[in-house]
Amino acid sequence: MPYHTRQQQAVLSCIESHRDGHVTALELAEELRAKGVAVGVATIYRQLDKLEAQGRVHKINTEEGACYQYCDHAVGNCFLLKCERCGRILHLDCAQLSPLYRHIQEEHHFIINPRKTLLYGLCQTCAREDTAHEKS
Amino acid sequence: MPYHTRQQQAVLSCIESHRDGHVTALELAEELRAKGVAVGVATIYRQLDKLEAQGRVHKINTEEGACYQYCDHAVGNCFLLKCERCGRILHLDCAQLSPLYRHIQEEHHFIINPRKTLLYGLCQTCAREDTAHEKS
DNA sequence: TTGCGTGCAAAGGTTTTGCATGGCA
DNA sequence: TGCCATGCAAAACCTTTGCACGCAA
Repeated sequence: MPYHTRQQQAVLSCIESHRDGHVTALELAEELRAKGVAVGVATIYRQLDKLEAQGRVHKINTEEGACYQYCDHAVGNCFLLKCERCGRILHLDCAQLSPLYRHIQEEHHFIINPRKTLLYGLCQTCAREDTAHEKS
Repeated sequence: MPYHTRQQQAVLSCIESHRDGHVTALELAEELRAKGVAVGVATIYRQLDKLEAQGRVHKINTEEGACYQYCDHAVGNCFLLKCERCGRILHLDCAQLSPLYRHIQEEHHFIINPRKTLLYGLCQTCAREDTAHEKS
C-alpha cells in the first residue's frame, strides 16, 4: 500500500508545471532545491519510475540523457521532434500518426507505444540558418 | 588532412559486418579484441563520431545507451522498432514513412532526419506473451 | 508499531578528455 | 619531419543501489 509523502507531491507538481515541456531528473532536483523543497535525486528517480509505470509521465531518451514530460491528454497523435542542431524539443500533433501506427501493427505486428515517439531533424529556425550559410 | 590507420579500418569493417544490426561502442571494442585487433574505447568513440558526421553510421539513443548501425542504403523508409519488454531492436521498412516526413515538413516546417527514427512498443512475441498471461 | 519512502553516499556504467606516445604521409 | 591518431588513465556524467533512519498509516 503506497504512502503519500511531501516529496511525491513536490515532484509531481513540479513536473506538472512543465505541462508542455520536458525536464531531466536533475533539472527537477535543481528546481525543487531552488523552491526550498529539497528532494534527493534518488527519490526523484524513484518517483519518476513510478509515475512512468502509472502512465502519468513519459520518459524520453535523448542524446544527453533521459528527460520526462507530464502527460494528461490523449497522446495518440502527439509526438516530439528534436532539433539536432539547437537541441530544442518541439511538441507536435499530427493526424497521420495513428493511421501509421495502425498500419505498422497490421503489417508488421508491432504495437507502437505512441507516448515515446521522438523524431530527429532540423527545426525551421535552424534550417533557415543553414540555407543562409550556404548562400554566403 | 585525415590519416588512414589500421584502427579506422578495423572499426569500419567491424560495424559493416553488422550490416542489418546495431552494436554499442563497447560491443565493438569487445569484438575487435576477440579478433586480436585491440582498439582502445576512446578511439572507437572518436571513430564513431567521425563516421556519424560523414553519414556512414547512424547513432541511436536507447535506454541502455547509444548503439550504432552501418548505413549504406537508401534510408527514406527504414526505421527501427525497439521492444520495450524484451529490448530487441527490429529493422523495418514502411512505404508510409516518407509521405509522413513530407507532410511534417510541409505542415510543421521540420525537416526529419530519417536515419534516426526509433519507435517503441511491443514486438509480436512479447505481445503474445502478454495476452497469454492475461488469460491465465 | 509497522514497514514503506527517503536521503546519503557509494557503486555502476557509459562516454569524454588530457597528455604522452606512435605511426602515417 | 610534422602532425594527426592512438592508448591509457582519469575524469565527468547520469543513474542505480545499499542501508540506516524518518515518517505515514
